[in-house]
Amino acid sequence: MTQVDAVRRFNRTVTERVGVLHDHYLGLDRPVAEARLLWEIGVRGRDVRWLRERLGLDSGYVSRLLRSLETDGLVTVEPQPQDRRVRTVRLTDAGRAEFAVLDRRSDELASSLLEPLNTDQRARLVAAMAEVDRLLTAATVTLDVVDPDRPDAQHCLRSYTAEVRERFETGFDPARSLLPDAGELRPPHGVFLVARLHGEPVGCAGLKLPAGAPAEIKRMWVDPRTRGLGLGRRFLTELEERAAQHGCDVLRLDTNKALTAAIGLYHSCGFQEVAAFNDEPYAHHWFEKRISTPRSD
Amino acid sequence: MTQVDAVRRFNRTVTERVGVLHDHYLGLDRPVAEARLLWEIGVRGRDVRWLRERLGLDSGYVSRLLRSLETDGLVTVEPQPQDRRVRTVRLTDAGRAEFAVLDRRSDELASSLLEPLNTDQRARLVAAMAEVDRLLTAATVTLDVVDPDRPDAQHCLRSYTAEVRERFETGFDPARSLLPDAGELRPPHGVFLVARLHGEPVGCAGLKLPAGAPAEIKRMWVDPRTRGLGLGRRFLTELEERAAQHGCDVLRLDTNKALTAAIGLYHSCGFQEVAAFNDEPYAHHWFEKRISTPRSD
DNA sequence: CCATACCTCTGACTTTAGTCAGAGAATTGC
DNA sequence: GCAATTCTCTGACTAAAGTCAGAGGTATGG
Repeated sequence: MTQVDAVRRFNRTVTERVGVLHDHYLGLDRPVAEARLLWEIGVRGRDVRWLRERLGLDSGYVSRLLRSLETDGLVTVEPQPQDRRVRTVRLTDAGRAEFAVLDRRSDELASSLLEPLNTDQRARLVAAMAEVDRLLTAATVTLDVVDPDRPDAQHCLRSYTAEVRERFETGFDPARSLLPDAGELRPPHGVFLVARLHGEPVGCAGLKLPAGAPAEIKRMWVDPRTRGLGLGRRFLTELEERAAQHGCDVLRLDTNKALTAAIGLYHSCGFQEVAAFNDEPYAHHWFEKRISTPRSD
Repeated sequence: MTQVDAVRRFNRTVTERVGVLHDHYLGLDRPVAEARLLWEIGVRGRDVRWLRERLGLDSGYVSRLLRSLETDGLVTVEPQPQDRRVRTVRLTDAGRAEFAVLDRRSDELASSLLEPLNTDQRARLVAAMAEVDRLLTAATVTLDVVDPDRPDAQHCLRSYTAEVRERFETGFDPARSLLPDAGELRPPHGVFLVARLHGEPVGCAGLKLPAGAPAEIKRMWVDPRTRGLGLGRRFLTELEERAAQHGCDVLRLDTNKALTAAIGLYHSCGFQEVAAFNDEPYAHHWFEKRISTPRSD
């Protein structure tokens, strides 16, 4: 059986067993579309555009669904203070009660899947589900080239700065570092990648492409919530390919000794530790990797 | 995170990533309901009632969908020769062509899930999916008490006979065995269980409950296609419970040396090999297990 | 051979789901 | 300050999904 066959088989079993039940459980008292919306609004509330985006629905349709939930007294819709074009939906007390019902049903569905199995089988099912969940999530992450000044990119860079400030023994002051302005990481002198999961930025990585010098990786960061999905490795592969396309045959980077997981990643991706090639004040280790220029076919 | 939380998380990721795409891919040219129907008819054809049952749809609705597929020249509907009330749906050549499109899309969906991952991740995803598939399938199997004369039960018993005839060194003649008539395995002197997957019988097990004597397991069989799902163990657990409820404190069984997997199962379920307690001509091993009467609370 | 049950179909519906083209407010870029 | 853009909403639709109550053949058990 090929990999594709195995995935197909999985799809079939799962859409039958989970998918159908899921909609069925969810939509007992009201149309599934409304229930799904209620579910996505959640206890913390959401912007209308977020809901539209997330569920992939027409704006008019969402508006109508919200109106229906509003007349049933389950939600309130109010303009967002910062930007009064955007409207925020929140559950009322009645809405929260209804949400609790959905929540309980979701539990019931989960239990009904486990119930016929014995202890050992349950443990194995849960472990396998966690693995599938992790890997499907990993496969859902997209990598896009983005201007470093865009809000998504800025969010990542701020998170990067905050994290290294916390973790470096000496703290971190971007102005003292060798790349004070991430703006250098835009074409033609560089590339900046942002990883997104369901539209939310969850990681970034920059590549400096100085003329006639080795390419250099800077400002790589992965959101703690998405670590363990192989995102770092994916960034490295992607940047290596772009550097190669640009005609570079060496890729290098420097890093701080506090970032042990990253150092392990560099080793396992084929980077070799080398002598310092710059005087970055925050660096303790310098790495280099020979890369092959892609053949044009 | 509890097991239920893990399952819920899985449900969410999977219905989002697989479920939605599945319907989307499937229903590009025609309504999903029609596409689903076409998909279920498959190259071999199906009875209308089977389709209705499987998809859980109203009989009038299915009829209408079939009419629509028929006017599009994709299927033919004809009475079944054995029972002319039942009608059988078959794909025409055009229908088969359309089916092939769905088939290709199903492949594409599977590929799109694997595509963003690296080799190692793909292998792990496929392995985890296979495990989830297996265990969800196992959880879908139902065990019902059935009269041994019912068609489902007879199907299983015939399969049992055919298999042991094949596997026993000496062949197998039911008339020479100690239980020539499975009819004894009905209340109040016994129980007969049939396991079903999507309504199809995939296994059976009988329990003799002689007054004042140990309960005895007979005629346990699992369809080769569903082996490895822990069905044998589930039968044993279920029958043990029923024997205990009946007030028995010993459960026993005999078996042939050719059935090595079964013998391993009995050992691992807490059965002890004992001296022959009957003169079943086809038995080489006799097993016994003390069971505890359930407390009434 | 007759009552009963079974299976599928038709007609007449309702409800959901979803689309499309603007209108009207609020914000942003120049 | 004005044009362009963004965001949400309404009206006016269409298509799909699904339900319900029979009608009319076909088998089955006595």
